[in-house]
Amino acid sequence: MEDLTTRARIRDAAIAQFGVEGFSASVRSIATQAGVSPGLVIHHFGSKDGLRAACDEHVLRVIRDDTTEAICSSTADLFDRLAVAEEHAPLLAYVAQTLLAGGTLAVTFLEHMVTTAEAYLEAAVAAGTIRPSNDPRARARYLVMASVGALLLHLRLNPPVDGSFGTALRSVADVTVLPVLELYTEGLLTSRNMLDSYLMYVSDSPAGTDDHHRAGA
Amino acid sequence: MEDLTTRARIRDAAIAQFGVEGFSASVRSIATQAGVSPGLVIHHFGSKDGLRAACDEHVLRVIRDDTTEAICSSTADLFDRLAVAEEHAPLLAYVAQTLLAGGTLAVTFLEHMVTTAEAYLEAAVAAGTIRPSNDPRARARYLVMASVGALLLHLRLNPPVDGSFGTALRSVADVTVLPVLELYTEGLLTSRNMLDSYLMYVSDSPAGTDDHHRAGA
DNA sequence: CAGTGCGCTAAACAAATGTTTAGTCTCTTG
DNA sequence: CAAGAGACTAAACATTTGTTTAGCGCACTG
Repeated sequence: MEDLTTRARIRDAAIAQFGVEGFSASVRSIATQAGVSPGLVIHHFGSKDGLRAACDEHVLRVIRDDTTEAICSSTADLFDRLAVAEEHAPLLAYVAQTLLAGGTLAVTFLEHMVTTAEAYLEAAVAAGTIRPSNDPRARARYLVMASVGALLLHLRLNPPVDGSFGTALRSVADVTVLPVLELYTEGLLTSRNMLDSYLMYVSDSPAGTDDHHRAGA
Repeated sequence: MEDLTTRARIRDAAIAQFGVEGFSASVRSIATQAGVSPGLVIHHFGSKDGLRAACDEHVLRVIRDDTTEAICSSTADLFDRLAVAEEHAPLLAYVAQTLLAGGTLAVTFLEHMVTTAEAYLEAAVAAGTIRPSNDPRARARYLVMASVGALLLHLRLNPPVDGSFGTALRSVADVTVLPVLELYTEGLLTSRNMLDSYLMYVSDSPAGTDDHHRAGA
């Protein structure tokens, strides 16, 4: 399992180190964890930024290739199946750091999740299991942002003490499933007043910068 | 407006700088922005950590004292009134960084918001405007985590380019209001199957570590 | 076999960091 | 006025950072 190229070993060490320490992790700590000299990592990747770019690329590739695809769609939805990916723990930790740091990979990844979620929701609406929306794209975006945001916040406030990313995810799911299910099936409000008056408002107003909001039938 | 103690000026500069650059902002940059020498900031606060502690304390005090109290409760709920606090923009940016960094202030602040939200929800349930929950505390926690998480994520991915925190908040609200209102009034799912079966499941199971989940009437 | 390239290390380097030191200026206080 | 205290600065210090340099050892190649 450990007969990788030295370059790949450095990359994996970097992903792991970036995942737990954030992107301020030093080249030296990465080199140490990979069992090489600091000079070598820069010899292979040109610079620390080059190393990070290689990590981004690799993470993105793995996620796209692998059946990890499933993770994305389920994350946007429920957290249940997330714990499946215990094996990819370092990758997920890296992605979490990326999202918190907000780089190019972050928007790429989130946009991908939004699109996936939108397609999933559209299919579910067609199948009749999910209610339609006045702005499916905005709904998909919000659901992804809220789910991922809540997950990241939770992980930040309750960091995986024992180092196990999987158990941390599971504990998040434990506290989250019930409220999410309640909210998704019953909503929160008892009357339609706020929604209806808002829909009236946006349909009347000359619409500011965007034309997303359209009061449907 | 600018006739503050030098110490206070340094503190405010630090809050501003930490807010935009994160906590990796250098003592020198803070000193420059405050118009003093690097040595002075450490003369006043002992160390960079001391400075950060002073910032935490000050931010927390301002938020508790001020009528900014209102912000907390509304954040947990809708984003509308958030834009009111344009004046407190540096404070809010600092809080955002704190939450993203996950320190003591972060849990204090979030816990406070959860408690406030729980009380608000309970009152609304009593008033009949919000549906009851099987686990009010967990619901309040999730709503806060999701709202704040979505907000932080959005700000991270669409950083305030023109430097105006307020317009950034408003743009977040624009994209968020409709999905939130839809979700809160109609929910997402068309059937109660998932929720009901989950409630059955947790009421049957011997209950793992906690006894939060209780299938009510 | 000579040589050339490459993986790799040890050491040095330059820049930036938090912090310390020594000293200056100013203001209060005896 | 003398003395001391504290705000404040300029400069140095130690450490850590990313990166460079010089060189070693081994493989492959002519």
